[in-house]
Amino acid sequence: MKRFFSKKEGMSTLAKIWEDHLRARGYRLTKARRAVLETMASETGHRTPEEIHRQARWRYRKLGLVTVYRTLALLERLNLVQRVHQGKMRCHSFAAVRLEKGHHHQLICRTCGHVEEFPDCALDRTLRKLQARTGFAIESHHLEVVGQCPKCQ
Amino acid sequence: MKRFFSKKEGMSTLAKIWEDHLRARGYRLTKARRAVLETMASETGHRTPEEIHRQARWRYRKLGLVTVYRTLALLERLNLVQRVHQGKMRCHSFAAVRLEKGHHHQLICRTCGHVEEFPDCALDRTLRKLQARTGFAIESHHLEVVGQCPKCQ
DNA sequence: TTTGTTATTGAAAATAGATTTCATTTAGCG
DNA sequence: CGCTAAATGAAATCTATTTTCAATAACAAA
Repeated sequence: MKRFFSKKEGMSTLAKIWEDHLRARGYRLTKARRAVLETMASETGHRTPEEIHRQARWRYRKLGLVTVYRTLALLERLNLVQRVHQGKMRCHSFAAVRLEKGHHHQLICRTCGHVEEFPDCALDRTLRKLQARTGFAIESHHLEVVGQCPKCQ
Repeated sequence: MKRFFSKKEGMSTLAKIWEDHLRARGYRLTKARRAVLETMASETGHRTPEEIHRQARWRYRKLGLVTVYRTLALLERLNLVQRVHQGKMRCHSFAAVRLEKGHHHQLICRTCGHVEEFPDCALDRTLRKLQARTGFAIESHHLEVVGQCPKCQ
């Protein structure tokens, strides 16, 4: 996972911007929040609340897991952080997908939750190259696109 | 969600193939399993175990949710069904992703769980077209590629 | 600085989703 | 039919997430 700023450099520019954002909206800047903010701002990539908690405790030992959940919810409301998936497992059938020529993916509205399916994502060539380069035997892929639907804009 | 076969048509070809698959491996074909099999084979698209249960009960009223979980696990072991995500929420920061030129995605080994990151998924053009066609203001996307890593093959 | 107000916190309780246990049922065989 | 082991449903358990609540600490005003 790529790190933008080493721990020694302290807070990233991004985390500073977020702090201003919170202050401007009247939220208090606590040690707990700073720890989560800086942790979230320091890496791309998805992490579970537990992983975030483990990382953020290097910045503030007393941080509780509950506060991580709450801070993530706050950052999500402010559109600074996004939940890439909910806490529910989801299944689909390989074969049913293969029966269609070019399968479908999901376009999800972040505001109203409306889901639109769209076909053929034109990834085949990219995936073939990826397979050649990494040696993985690629079996399936899953693409989720998030945005705002026309009604909610 | 597209349906391949109407309910009146009864069992789909795909479901029949799956039944043979189970029989060949010595698994028993119960009403409960048939109901889940036919339900999974009848649609593409991700569903939660609860949704699958609700749908499958139209085929077999007495079906329990636990059996849905168990049957999905079985179908997964036989590589007929795939879990597109686990029961844990995952978050990432929009802004951190935007700071990088071309962001990273994940290549996951279904057997050992090894995760490899890869850059730039060449989706930009597709997404621009999608935005134009649907009117969605696209904000982010998330791509997960599943396969078997070289060691596990 | 010190003080007072109130948002925020952590711990524990409550809830929800997924898995395991176990007594009962039933598919598939003779 | 009957037998037997595999499969089921209900309840118990486990794990992830959310809510509750008394204690704490941020920060505005003195």
